[in-house]
Amino acid sequence: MVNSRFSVAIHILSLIATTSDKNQLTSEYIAGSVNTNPVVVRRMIGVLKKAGLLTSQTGIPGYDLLVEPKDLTLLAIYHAIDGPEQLFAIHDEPNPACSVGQKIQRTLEGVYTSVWHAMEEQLQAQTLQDVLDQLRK
Amino acid sequence: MVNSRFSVAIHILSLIATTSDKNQLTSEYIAGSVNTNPVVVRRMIGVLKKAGLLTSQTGIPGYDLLVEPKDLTLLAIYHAIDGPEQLFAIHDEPNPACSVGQKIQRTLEGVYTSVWHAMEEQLQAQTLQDVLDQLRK
DNA sequence: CAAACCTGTAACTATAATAGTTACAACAGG
DNA sequence: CCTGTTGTAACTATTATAGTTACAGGTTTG
Repeated sequence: MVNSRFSVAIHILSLIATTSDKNQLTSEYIAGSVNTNPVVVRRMIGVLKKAGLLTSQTGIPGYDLLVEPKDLTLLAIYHAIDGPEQLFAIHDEPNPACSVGQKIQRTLEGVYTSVWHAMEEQLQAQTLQDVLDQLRK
Repeated sequence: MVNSRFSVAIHILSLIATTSDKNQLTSEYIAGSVNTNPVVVRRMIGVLKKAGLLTSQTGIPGYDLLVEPKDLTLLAIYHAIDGPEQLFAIHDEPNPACSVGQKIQRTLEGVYTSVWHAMEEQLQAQTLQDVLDQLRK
């Protein structure tokens, strides 16, 4: 299983999108909702900021989305947090003297790429707005 | 990224399917092709054996597949090695007092399930025989 | 301007998953 | 009986992730 960074990023972005009171929207408040440490939140927000998804200012509470929720796909969020581009690792340096070892890496790459594309399609099809709609239900 | 156990399992099964000389097919030989330790190979083979994919006997070199490569889907192999049933972790215990924290887990489960199914379909569509064909090319 | 509060980061620690290694019991076959 | 093999347990090493402490620097407000 991949880490929970993706889940935390979506949680944070959902809070920013739905919280109107800026003074309430501190890293400590967000951490309280996510159930983690404020530094973990600020660290993650730093990543999302670098990716151009939101903005903030040192010393001033609150964050602003730079992309409309309906235009923000989950795939874009995934890329923002620099999630791994492959789901499965391929073992290093199989024996090139063996007919299987020689070609297994390229073969597995093909298999895993097809799996990866299927996953990308699903993430591309859903936006932050879809998540917000689910949360409101 | 998930671990390389899946890749190693496919590599091992490919070797068993294509190596006719049983006396050659020792855990040490397989380890040489995979580039790992013989114990890692025997450990993985133990898992595949428990799942009913192959058979072997203590003291006697060689392994036998119990399923025809054309009938062995990559998904079955994935299940055999007890791969994780979800790709992304969901953070623990978000704050139930917060409207987002209260529903985020269920919402993310829905998102991740759709991604998971897409992945399963891809793995179901490919068999060990497909891998063997790729290796032969 | 001083105190209180915030963001941004670096650095360290804790935990867990994975892989690699050593060791040895049990079995087979010459 | 000796050599080689499988099957496992137990330990170590490595790495990724998350959590924590500490502090620099900006903002706001009395």
